[in-house]
Amino acid sequence: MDGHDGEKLLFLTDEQLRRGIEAMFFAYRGFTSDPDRILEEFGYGRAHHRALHFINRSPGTTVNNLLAVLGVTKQSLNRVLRTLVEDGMVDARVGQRDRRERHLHLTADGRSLERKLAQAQQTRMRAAYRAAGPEAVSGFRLVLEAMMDPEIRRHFKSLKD
Amino acid sequence: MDGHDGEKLLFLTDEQLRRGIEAMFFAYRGFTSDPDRILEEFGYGRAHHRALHFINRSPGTTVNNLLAVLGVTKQSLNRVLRTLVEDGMVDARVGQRDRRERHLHLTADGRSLERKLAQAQQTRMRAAYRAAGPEAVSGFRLVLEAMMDPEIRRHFKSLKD
DNA sequence: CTTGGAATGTCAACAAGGCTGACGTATGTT
DNA sequence: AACATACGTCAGCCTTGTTGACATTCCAAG
Repeated sequence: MDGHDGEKLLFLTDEQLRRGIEAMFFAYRGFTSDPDRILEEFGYGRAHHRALHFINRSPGTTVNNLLAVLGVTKQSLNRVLRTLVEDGMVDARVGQRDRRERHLHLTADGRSLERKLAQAQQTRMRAAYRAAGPEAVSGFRLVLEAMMDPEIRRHFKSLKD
Repeated sequence: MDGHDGEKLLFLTDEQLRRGIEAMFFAYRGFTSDPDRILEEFGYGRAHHRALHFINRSPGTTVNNLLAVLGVTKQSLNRVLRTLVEDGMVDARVGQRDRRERHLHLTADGRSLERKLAQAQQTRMRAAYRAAGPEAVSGFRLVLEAMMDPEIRRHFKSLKD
């Protein structure tokens, strides 16, 4: 029943799935292109953007938390984080309770850059949402969630809306 | 009217847009993770996957065509293409009409690897489509299309379904 | 109080895969 | 004959990922 029903509801040829895969590829390129242009002006890359985004999203987060979310090694993150701290975009405060931890916050400059990047990306996303319509948006979100690794999906869902 | 209607249909807070942005990031990571594992066994990277995908998609395509679709420099593509040809995954045939052109085809081995990669990715996408439901799928596709750069979107739509 | 382990930082080396710039070689086109 | 196009290639640079090794700091358990 399950298999048959699914086939009926969702008849997916190899070709259709390939189209979806290509769409993901092209859309992601569009999705990153606007912030990329801004980052270039600052001599930053996407890794910097991601750090800024998630620090803004969870102010006071620790390096280890950030590591888990970003899914990179501490050496890789550290390189990026160091430049951001040096450039006065990020503030790394020694933890009160546990002084080994560094709690990360955006500075005024960091917030300003993050907003600039977010707005560029949001502009494209808002336009896409509008063009596609409100029903498409919830479908879009549902499929994206279903495409995440389960562990990440749990993390994603646990974040405040 | 336009602005007001849009707002009514689609009330998008900064937070909601940020959620969409994060969803894109996490979903794309899931989306690439399965093929990544296979590629690693072959000593290949995502660049090889993309080349295999689009050569399979448009057999006989030229290097210049591929360059345009992938949006990279010829030096970057050449590095990847050379290893694929050396490894017997891709066949670069001199053009009949214009002998400056190289027409790219997958070999039997290339097709085999491409299928393996595609199936891994399709499995995840099919599961996501099923979990999200058929209406979600068309919404997903609509938003992705709307998120592409216009030039790419035209190209994308022009491809056979 | 000592010690183990966790959290963090840092150094070094390496690889993939982008980029630019320059140059060479066929091959077409005018 | 001259110019343009398609492709390859060499050299060098950058970002961002990796592993491995090691130091520091400091909480917490024994």
